[in-house]
Amino acid sequence: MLEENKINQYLQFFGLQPEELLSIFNLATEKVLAQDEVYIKEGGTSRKLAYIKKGLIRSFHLKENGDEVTVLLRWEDQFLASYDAIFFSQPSRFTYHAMEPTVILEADYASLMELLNANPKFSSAKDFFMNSMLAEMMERVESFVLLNPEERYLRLIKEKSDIVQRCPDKYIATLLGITPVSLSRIRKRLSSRAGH
Amino acid sequence: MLEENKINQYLQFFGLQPEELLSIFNLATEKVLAQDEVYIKEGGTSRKLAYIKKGLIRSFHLKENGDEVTVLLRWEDQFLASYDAIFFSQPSRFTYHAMEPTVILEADYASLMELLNANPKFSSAKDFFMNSMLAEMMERVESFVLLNPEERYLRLIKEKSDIVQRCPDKYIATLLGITPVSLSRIRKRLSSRAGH
DNA sequence: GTCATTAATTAACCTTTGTTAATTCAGCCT
DNA sequence: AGGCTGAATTAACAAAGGTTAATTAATGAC
Repeated sequence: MLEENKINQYLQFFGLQPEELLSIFNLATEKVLAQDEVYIKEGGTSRKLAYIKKGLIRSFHLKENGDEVTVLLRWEDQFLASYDAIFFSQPSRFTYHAMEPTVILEADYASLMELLNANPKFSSAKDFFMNSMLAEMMERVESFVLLNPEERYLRLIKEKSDIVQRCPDKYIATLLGITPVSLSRIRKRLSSRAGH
Repeated sequence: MLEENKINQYLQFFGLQPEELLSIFNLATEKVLAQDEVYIKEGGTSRKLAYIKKGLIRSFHLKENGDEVTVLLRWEDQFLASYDAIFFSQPSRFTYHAMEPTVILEADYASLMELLNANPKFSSAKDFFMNSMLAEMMERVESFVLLNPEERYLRLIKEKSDIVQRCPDKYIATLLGITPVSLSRIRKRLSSRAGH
C-alpha cells in the first residue's frame, strides 16, 4: 500500500472516502522490478496502467544501428503505461525497464477507466491525471520548439536535478534529443563559462 | 451547426442520442474569425474550449528579439484551447490567430467538463478526445527525440501535406524546431537528391 | 502595368552537432 | 593491488544548423 501521508493527500485532494480509494486499489496488484529488469518489452501489448511507488523507469527505442534513444523517464508518484498499446492499440515500439529497484501498482487500464467513469467523484481525479499528463507532454514539445539543446539541459537540471542525478548522462542526452557526446560538450561549455 | 454527416458520425461513434449531443451544443456559441484575426492574445486568460469547424489557427510565442515561434497548428474538426489558461491556470504565453477565415464553436471549459462528467455516456467521448490530444502530443515529442529536422519535415509533409500547403514555410519551420533558412536548405537538399 | 510588401531562397560565415574512435575516469570484482 | 567494464570525456573531421544580409519570387494595392 501507499504510505499513510500519500493516502491522506489523495483523499483530501479529491474529496474521496477511504472505501472509494480502496475500490481503486482493489483493481491493482503490486509488482516489484529488480534493477535493469524489463517491464514492457518492445512488441509487448500490455494494456496496464502502472503507478510507480518507488523507483525509476526508462522507456527507450532501439534504432536499427543498435543505438538506444530514451523516450521518457517516469519515477515515483507518476503513472506509466505503454502508450502504443493504450493510445494506438499497437505493439509497443519501446522497451520500458527499471533503472533502479522499482515498486509499482498495476491495474488493467480498461477496468480502471470503467470504474473511474462509473463514479462521478472519480471523474475529477481522472481529469486531474489526464490533464497533468497532457500538460507535461505539451511542456516538453514546447521545450523543443522554444529552446536549444543547451537551454533544454539547463531547464532539466533546474527542474529535475534529482532525476538527472539518478540517471546516466547518456540516457539524459537522448531524452533531450542530442547525443551523449554533444551533452558532454555542453557541460564543458557551461562549466568553462561559469568558472569565468 | 455542424454538417449533417459530421453530426451522424458523432452520434454513431459515441452512441449518443441527438438530444444529448444537443445539450453539448447548447453550451457552445459560434464565432467567426477573419483571416489574421487574433483569437487569444498573449496574456489572455480565456478558459474556453473551441471546436474548429473550418479554418486554421496558429499558436505562436513571441521571442524577446521579435521572432515568432510556432507552437502548434489546429484546423478543422480539432479542438483548441489556451493550454496555459486551462492546464496551468496562468495567462497565455502564446498568441492564437486565425491564418484563414475561421469558424469555431466555443464553450466554457469548466461548464463543458461538468456536463460531460454528469452523464456517463459522455465520458467515453471525453476520454476519446483527451486520449487523442495526449497521443498527438506524445507523437510530437517522439518526433523530436527520434528524428532529425529533415526527417521531421518529411514526416510532416507525408502525413499533413494539406496543412503544410495552407501554411507559409516560415511557420512550418519553427513548428519543426528549426529556422526558415534551415528549412529552405532542407528542401533544396531533398529536391537535389530526388532529381538524381 | 509599377510599386510595395512579404515569403523564400541563396550566400557567407560562424557555431554547434553528429560520427567515429581514442582516451580517461570510476566503480567493482577477485 | 591489478584488471575489467562501462560511462564520460576528448579529439578530429564532416555535416548541419543559426545568423545576418542580400537577392529573387510571388502577391496584392494602386
